[in-house]
Amino acid sequence: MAARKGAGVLELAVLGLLHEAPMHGYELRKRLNTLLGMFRAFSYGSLYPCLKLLLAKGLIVEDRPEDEAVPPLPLQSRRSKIVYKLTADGKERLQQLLTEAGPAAWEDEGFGVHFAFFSHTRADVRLRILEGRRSRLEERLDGMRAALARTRERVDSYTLELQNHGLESVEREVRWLNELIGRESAEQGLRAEATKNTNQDMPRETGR
Amino acid sequence: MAARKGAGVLELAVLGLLHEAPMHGYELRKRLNTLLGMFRAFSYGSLYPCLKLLLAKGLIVEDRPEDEAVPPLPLQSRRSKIVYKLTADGKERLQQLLTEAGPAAWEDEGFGVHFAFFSHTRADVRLRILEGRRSRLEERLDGMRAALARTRERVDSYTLELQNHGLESVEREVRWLNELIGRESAEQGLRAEATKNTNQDMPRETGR
DNA sequence: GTTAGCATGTAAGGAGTTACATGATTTT
DNA sequence: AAAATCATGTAACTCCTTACATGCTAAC
Repeated sequence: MAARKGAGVLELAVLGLLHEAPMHGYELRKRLNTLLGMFRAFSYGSLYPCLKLLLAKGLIVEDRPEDEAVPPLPLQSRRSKIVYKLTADGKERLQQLLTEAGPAAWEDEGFGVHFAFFSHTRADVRLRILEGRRSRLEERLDGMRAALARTRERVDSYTLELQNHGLESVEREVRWLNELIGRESAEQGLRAEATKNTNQDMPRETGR
Repeated sequence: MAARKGAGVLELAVLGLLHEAPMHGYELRKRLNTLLGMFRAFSYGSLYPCLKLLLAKGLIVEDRPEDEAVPPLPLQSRRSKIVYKLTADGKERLQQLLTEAGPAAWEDEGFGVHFAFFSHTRADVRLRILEGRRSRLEERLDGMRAALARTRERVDSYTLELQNHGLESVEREVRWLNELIGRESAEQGLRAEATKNTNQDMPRETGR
């Protein structure tokens, strides 16, 4: 029972991209795959059904440039390119997705997409997602180090090489996160300083 | 139309692990997830059906310790733990999977598993898989660098940060591959040197 | 003797891919 | 006018997950 239905990474990615600018499917797919180049690559076979769904949910609509109330050519379907844009509901939904700082936001699949749209994400949520991911990776590090220790005894040099490389990759990502968290905290600190006199509480509860 | 049916990453991983030692499902799954810790984590819901399939294909069999021709207890099913081991067909199939140096072996999903069992893989196949993966990643690098250049103009600092981190990760993996390829080539060179007088041709064709 | 963890399985379904089918627009 | 590429879409399928259902074995 996730949020409603069919909420994969795609929904967020599409809403996020459309928030920046209206676009048609084909273009959307390319932007998607360069944006997330390293993690995932989507095909039309998943993108178009997703657009259909978002349309049905009323989160996006066709963006016809207004002046086409009556199509000039008689009965021509006249439709290549279908440009979509976010509706008010769509923007709301995007904001909702961006505000949920749960596993979906820091597991491998979701993290990249969430991060890509961090500039539309509340500062405190950003920080919690980064920390969530870090602790997720640190858990994994424990397991990997244990595995490595066991492997070292059975000396399979390739397995060892693989696990070692994996370990270093994850360690590297943790260092990256540390740096980001450092920067974010500093900003948060400054902001807290600035609003201290208004005595505005930090949000105490997550919406789920 | 892949090789026969249901040939995911799991089949290779299971055959590979069982080749090292007979095991039951539960144990198999743990070994699987520590071996591949960084890439994937399988659940029982995929492992057991896979074992069933492999059993049906005759690639594995139950490994009862011989002395149990007649079960001592009357009608007790007496079965916790079902230990599986490879059959001759299973070993052949494993060898076949390990020898195919195609996309399945160097795309993200498959590479880790193939690499993990490199010690059972022919030296020339190893080299071709490593090179295959490297050129795959280099293609990706081109796309990513182009994307980065475009992003730099639109200044979204988080997107930029993400793409930059992704780029560096991939560059790092390429350097790793370069090192491995260097080592492998050196060994290949030595081996070629050693068998030079026998004039044994390098294999000219791929099995596909 | 009851909780905790080992062990095996199945049914339903989610998320995405491949391959196909088709048409419009641009380039050569 | 042919070829390339832009653009939209669907059907079938794959691989895997979640949630469930069940029983054994060890520890407390």
